[in-house]
Amino acid sequence: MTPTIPVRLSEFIDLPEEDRDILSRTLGTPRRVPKLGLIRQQGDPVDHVFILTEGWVASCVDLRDGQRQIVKLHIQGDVLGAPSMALTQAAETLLAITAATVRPIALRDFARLFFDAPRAAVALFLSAQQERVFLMDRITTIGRQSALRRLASFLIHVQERLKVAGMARDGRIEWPLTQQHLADLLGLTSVHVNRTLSALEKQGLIQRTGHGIILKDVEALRNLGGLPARQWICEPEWLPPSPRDLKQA
Amino acid sequence: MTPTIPVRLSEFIDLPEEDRDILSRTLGTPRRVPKLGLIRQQGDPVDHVFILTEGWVASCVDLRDGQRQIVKLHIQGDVLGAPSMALTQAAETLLAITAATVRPIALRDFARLFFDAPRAAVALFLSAQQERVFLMDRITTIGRQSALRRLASFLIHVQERLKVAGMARDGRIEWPLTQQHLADLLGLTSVHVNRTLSALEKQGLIQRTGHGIILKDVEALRNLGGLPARQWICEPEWLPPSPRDLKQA
DNA sequence: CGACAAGTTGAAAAGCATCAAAGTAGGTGG
DNA sequence: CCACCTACTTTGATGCTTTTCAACTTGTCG
Repeated sequence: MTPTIPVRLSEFIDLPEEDRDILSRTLGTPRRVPKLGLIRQQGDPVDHVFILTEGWVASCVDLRDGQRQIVKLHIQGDVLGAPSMALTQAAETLLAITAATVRPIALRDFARLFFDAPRAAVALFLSAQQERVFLMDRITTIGRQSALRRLASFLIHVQERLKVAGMARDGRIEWPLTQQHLADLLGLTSVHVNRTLSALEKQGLIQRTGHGIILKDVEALRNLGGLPARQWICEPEWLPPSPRDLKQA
Repeated sequence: MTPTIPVRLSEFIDLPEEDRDILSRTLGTPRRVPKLGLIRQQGDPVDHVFILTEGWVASCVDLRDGQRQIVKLHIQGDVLGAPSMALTQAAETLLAITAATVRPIALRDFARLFFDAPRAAVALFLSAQQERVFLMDRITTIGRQSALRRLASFLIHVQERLKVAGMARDGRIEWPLTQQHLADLLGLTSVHVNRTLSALEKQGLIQRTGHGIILKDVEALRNLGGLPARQWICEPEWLPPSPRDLKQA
């Protein structure tokens, strides 16, 4: 039986059973983190990365003057803390927005994947590149767009990621983010996020419910955001075929 | 003789001679690009990444309304275009700011590195994580800091990267960037960049020369930027030792 | 020398931040 | 079950940073 991998890595390429085995053996015991708990703080030594198996987590960069920017919002299946692998001290604070569960991976085990499970290594590499695209798109919206457009871009982005993770149907998004979180994600103040959400709602593009948002007009939101739609690769032909595929052929 | 690798990959770990050989064989023939030439455009098919061996290149994301954000400034030794490996269409336009030389790597050859040269693969992975940290820091400054602080952060960043590439002595930076480039990098207008540079100069933090900038007070600029100094790893102990090291021991 | 790109400066307007206060919901203990 | 507390949302008034528009200056290269 193929073990279930909590990492959303088969998004790009299918992994041979052997790689899945190796990958699942690198996973440490699950660690539960309460709401608002810190998984790791900026400046901490880096000896693990984490797989998020449950809950929502924010990667934050804190400035010396006390301001905070959320650089990435993580959901189920994401790899947490990888950027800091290149550093001696963690670059980001991993803050649990909801109660969450993570499975640590010791860096020593992580590194071994590159020697023992090259296909998994490719998948991890591609996942890192995908994260770079997310960051690039975020820089673009924060640097060059109005609050209204930033919010539209972000809502579209979250909706698409939740869809991939199997956590969203149609345009309905259930989420735990406060308007302060949105502000920290988009480089705004919570007051202005509030006014901007109201504006989007008055224009009929979204509808706010108790703890969620319904995207009433996804196309209009996408146009407002102005970013090109990103189409991710799947089993690219530049990758040598998986052993599994060879058997079938 | 160890072939010279134009990739700045030994920044984190030393590569065995075998990996260097394999790596250098993946490099295609150098391609010269004139100033303002496009190496690859947003939306193009993705079948290569590039190593920048000479000149300065900007990775740009273009919005539907014609606005442009430069998400990364590349110098000698950088890998260009890797984020788009996860996409069917390139996410970024690679724009030569100066005349430049790149060496293409076919994705098929690039992928083989993960099977034939795992240590090189680790180095590439770490380089991608470093790029993520750069992007995260940029998001933070654009999202949460004034024009003055953004500029300070960026000057510090460029100076440090040039130092690693062996292209800067003391605080003197020779660069080809126009104020419009700076504006597109920092999410500002060229007019405001101009005023902000003047302000930095009046405060004695920088001095503008013909085609360069002298950082008169690096510490003050760093404090103004407010980002923690990033210390990159070197031969991390979580990585199995290189064959070369084993021989010495 | 002339043309075109880049840098500089001023004035006015826009967008967002800031400050302050009131309203709402969810959770806890008595 | 209610009262209270706390955290979050909402709204208004004001001010500041940055943009926008426009003109002018400087520098560069044929």
